[in-house]
Amino acid sequence: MKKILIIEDDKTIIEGLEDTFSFHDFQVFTAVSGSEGIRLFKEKKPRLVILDIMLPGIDGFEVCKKIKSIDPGIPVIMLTAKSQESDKLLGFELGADDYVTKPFSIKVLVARVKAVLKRSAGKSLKEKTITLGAVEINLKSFTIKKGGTEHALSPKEAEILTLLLDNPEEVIDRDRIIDEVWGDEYYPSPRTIDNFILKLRTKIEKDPRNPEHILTVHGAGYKFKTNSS
Amino acid sequence: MKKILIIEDDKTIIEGLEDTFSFHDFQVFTAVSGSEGIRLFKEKKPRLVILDIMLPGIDGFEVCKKIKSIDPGIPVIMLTAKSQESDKLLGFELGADDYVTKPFSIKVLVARVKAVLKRSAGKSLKEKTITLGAVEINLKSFTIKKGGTEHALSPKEAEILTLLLDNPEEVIDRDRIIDEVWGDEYYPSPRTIDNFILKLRTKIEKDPRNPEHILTVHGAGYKFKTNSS
DNA sequence: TAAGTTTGTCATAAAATTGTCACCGGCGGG
DNA sequence: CCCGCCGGTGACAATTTTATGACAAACTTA
Repeated sequence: MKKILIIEDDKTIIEGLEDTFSFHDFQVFTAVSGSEGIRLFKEKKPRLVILDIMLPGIDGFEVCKKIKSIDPGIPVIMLTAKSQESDKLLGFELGADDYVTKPFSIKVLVARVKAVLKRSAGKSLKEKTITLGAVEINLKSFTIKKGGTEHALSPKEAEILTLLLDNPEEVIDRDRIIDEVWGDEYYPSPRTIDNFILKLRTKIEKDPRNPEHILTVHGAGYKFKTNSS
Repeated sequence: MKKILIIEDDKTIIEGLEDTFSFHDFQVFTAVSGSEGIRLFKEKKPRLVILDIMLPGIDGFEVCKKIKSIDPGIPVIMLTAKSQESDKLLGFELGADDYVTKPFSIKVLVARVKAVLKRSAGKSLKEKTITLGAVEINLKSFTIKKGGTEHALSPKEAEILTLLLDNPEEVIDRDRIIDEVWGDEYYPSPRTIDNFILKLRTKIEKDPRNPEHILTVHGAGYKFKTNSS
């Protein structure tokens, strides 16, 4: 579940956006001021920020600058009432990734968000197929080929696998998996995660009982190893 | 050299566009009225049309309709002074492929033109017939031959099938299907899509209950497989 | 090595998604 | 004007995925 943060002081707009983006399977956090926004940003670590320029207290440009200094890679979409080019330019200079002028159509905004996310995740693994010896992982087609047979991945399986693959050699603890795959308002039982790992192993590993790629780090989490050497 | 046709009554704009697109290696034809535009369209057979909505005589919408009736595949980009959603909607309904609001930046327009051309070039599948074992798909004539019998495709069926065919092996989720086939503005019920898939399957698959080509990826979308191995 | 945790595995329950079919309204052709 | 096709919906069944609990196995630590 993708997390996004909306910083906007108009409650009406917030409400509408919250509904819409929830509907489109985003987990939405909202802030009505710049400082709250920055706090939430640090706390929730969203994948994208929608940011109004006109804010009480710190203005949107400052917030953008601050956010970008925390994580330069995070996509930011600016909202503004003025359609003036100068603002737009300033926004882009400060690192905004896209720009939407009020009044905007919700549909357009959703489309932009998706586009920006896609762009920022562009070079991600989803484009490629990963080959590990006799195993071929293709996230784009939700598919794993092992030996001669092809296994299908379910959405959750794919998400977990993507997370592991995105951070090879790095230990990912359960909290992180839960946070990134389920979002932080849901707490599946610990067994749930084991089960997905189990299923992934039967699909990826030659000998699921002796995994070579999806390794358990007892007491800490799981880790993905690319070279089985 | 790609031919484009610009239909626009403002001479200043025409001049600017002509320069710019020439510079970008397009061969440009221009018309200052709808009827002249349609005549030139038939005569020059351009790859893309840039069309102002406000025209003396026949208005842009009519011209668009006419052009699309001559060649439904031709990309049309609409220009307008009004940024009103309603106009946009009408434009899209009549088959405009993109929409640019005056005053526009030339850069943006060029980018749009290239994007639209790229998109429509991808549809070159439409030229070919695809053969899958005993099944023959002909997007150009909206026709599928399975065994001895020939099935006709409805427009929507064809659009969905084209989308799948354009991205073989790739999982296309429902949102994407909706975006690309219905557009941003409309949300059909989930059942609607199932139904089209159902209809496509009865036309393509040998055993519609056990599809070999149009596969469901539960929770994620649909996927087209070419080789039924 | 034994106790205490953490993880693996399996069966099974719960939830979500998709398949299928019947049916409605609009539109164009005969 | 009637009929049939197309696009669209709703109800319900079928299927698949997700979640959980019980218990075995493995690991840590003392």
